[in-house]
Parts: sequence; C-alpha cells; structure tokens
Amino acid sequence: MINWQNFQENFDTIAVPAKTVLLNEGAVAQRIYFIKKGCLRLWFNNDGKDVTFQFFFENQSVASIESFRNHIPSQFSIETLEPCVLLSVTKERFYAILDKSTALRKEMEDYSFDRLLSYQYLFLSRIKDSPQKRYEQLLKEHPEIFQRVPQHYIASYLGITSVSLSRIRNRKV
Amino acid sequence: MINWQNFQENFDTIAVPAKTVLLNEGAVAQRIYFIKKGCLRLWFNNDGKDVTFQFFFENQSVASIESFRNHIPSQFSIETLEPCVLLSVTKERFYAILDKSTALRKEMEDYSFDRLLSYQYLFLSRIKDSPQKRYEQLLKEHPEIFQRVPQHYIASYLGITSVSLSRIRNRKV
DNA sequence: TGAATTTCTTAACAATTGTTATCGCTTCCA
DNA sequence: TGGAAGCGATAACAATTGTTAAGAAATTCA
Repeated sequence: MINWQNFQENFDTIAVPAKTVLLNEGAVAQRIYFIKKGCLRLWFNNDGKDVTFQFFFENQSVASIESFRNHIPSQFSIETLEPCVLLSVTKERFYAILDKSTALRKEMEDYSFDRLLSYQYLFLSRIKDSPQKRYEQLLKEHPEIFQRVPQHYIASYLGITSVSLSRIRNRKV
Repeated sequence: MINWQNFQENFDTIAVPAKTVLLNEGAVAQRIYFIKKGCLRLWFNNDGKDVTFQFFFENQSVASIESFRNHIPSQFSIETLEPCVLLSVTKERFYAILDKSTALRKEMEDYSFDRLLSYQYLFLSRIKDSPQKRYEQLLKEHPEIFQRVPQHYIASYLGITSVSLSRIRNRKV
C-alpha cells in the first residue's frame, strides 16, 4: 500500500459530506484520492440497477484506475458514503511525482500487482463460493463494513439482493 | 500482448501431449510459457472439486503469475487440454531479459495492467450477470472455446455445474 | 478395431435465490 | 421537530440452480 502522506505537499486536502460524487460514470478521471477519514464506494449503473463494485476505507487510494491511467471514460462512479477527509491530486502532478522517484514507481508497480491479485482473489471467491460463504468471509475479514455501510450496498457487492442478504443474516443466528 | 517470439533464442521449444501438467498446485512456478499451438487451463482443487479458473490459447503467455513473481507456492495447477507446442523459459532467464530491455519492462507493466483489467472485467461479470448471460457472452466473444474445450470445464469456469450448463444450452435453441 | 473412458443430456427432487410488496423503524434535513 | 426518505425484515410465489443418478454418444488408446 502506497502511503501518499509522504507527498502531502503535492496534495490538496478536502473535506466533503456524505453522498458526494467524486467521479461520474462516463467521465474521465482527472484526480486520484487518498482517504484520511471516511469511506467510499465505487459503483455503476447496470440496467437501472445500482451495483456496488468495491468499498474503500481509511489509508486507501481511490480512483477509477483504468480511466485515470488510460484517459478513457470511467465505467464507474465514485461516491462518499460518509463525510470524508481526502487528499486529492491531479493526474499531471501525480505522474510528475512518479517520474521523480523510481522507488515510488516501483512501489506503484507493486501496488498495481497487488490490486491484480485482489481482483483475482475476489473473482476466485465468485467462482468457488456460494453467496452464503462470501457473506461469512466478508463478515470475518471486514466486520467493520457492516457497521459503516448500508446493507443493500453490501448485498449488491456480494452479488445478491438485499432481501437475500437479510435472509442469510437471519438464518445464521 | 507481449510477443515472446522476438526473444525466441532464449526459449526452449517443447511439444507436449494433452493433459500434461506444467505446474502443480502448491509448487513454485519456475517457468513461464508462451503458446505457439494448443490450449491450456489454469485450475485448482476446491474441496475435491475441480474448478477451472482460466483458459489460454495460441499467442498467450501462461504462468501462475503470482507464484512466478513472488516465489510463493502456486494456488493453481496448469495443464494442457490439447497437444501443445510451447516456448518455455526459466525465471532467471526471463528476468535477465527484462533487465536488458526497458522497453520490454514497460511492455510487461502494460501487460500486468491489462491482466488486472481482465480480472476486473471478469469479476464485474460475476457481480452483474446471471450464469445464463455469462454463457451467452462467452459464446459471443469466444465461440471457439466450445469447439475446443470439454463442457464441464467451461461450466466450472462459468461458476455453474455441467448439468446446469447443459440445461442453459438446450433452453436457448 | 474394440473396450474403456470421457463427455453430454435428461429426469426428479431439494434448496436457494429473485421478485414484488408491505410494514415498522431510523435517519436526515428543511 | 416533524415530514420525507432511506433502510431492513418478512411473506408468498416464481424461477433458477444444485444434487444424484442413469443412460446414450463420442472419444481415446492399446
């Protein structure tokens, strides 16, 4: 995990309320964010249905990574779930920082690789686990999510309806 | 896509029959392969059930990438599905080539990024699509798979049983 | 070529999930 | 602070998928 706090002088610190949209589906990402406080979700519109793809919490970097890197319209929207304090930097500044530091470039490479692995891991859990098991794993590994994130977002993240998640939760008491 | 044929002098060309295991789950990957002819699958054992994670065809690179890169035991096995002709290179030689060429290193970075995106894409399809829809997409984008790969491997790749895949196929005529 | 293995389909039943709708409860702002 | 919106539980029914089993068809290989 890259800790952008070391480069804080290059960043703008911003405070935003809950439900603030940082990036709209279809727009090209101009900024990358680092979360000092709060949580966000990355989501997209699937035939009118709101599908949450990923959650982000403190000390994580957030961006529509392929939009940011390849300058293409984002497939996702990014939105705060709580009031947040964020570090924010433009694409230009960001790549200028990368160019100045090979160590940081290496770190960025490793970070990309880790994200690759996390997608592989999530994909794998989709292949081999039932929604029930995915729920139990999420509860075990990230119990804090259930304290901070509305359940219907979690349901869409797990690939099930909120009704089904509610059933699973009450089955397991 | 990296075309390793440009570096063919560093590779061994091997011909292997179908069902040849190139890497066993639990082993550390020592080689990376480039497919000249044939197809392979990457799979793992999930509580006794054979789960196929990915298919590879001509002109693709194959390795348990995290095992190869991080020198850790592979979570997957790699196995040929057809008689194959492969280019094969050891980890040492591979990184020696990378060190010699920054262009190639950049290409490798892009390749890693593309794989990240392909996992993101696959993960996304798991989140938003029904098995039925995933089947239809696979049929549209890679119809050749159904000509070359046994159906029960495709079923496990789609996250369903071969029985269910058979039902879906015969529903859609 | 012929036996053995693999592959695919189909059936019957169980289990799970989706859909739609309703009803309290909580939270959010104006 | 009070009305509106958001959130979670539950019910009833439909649809899909899993499980197990059996048999036909295709493929493999000695």
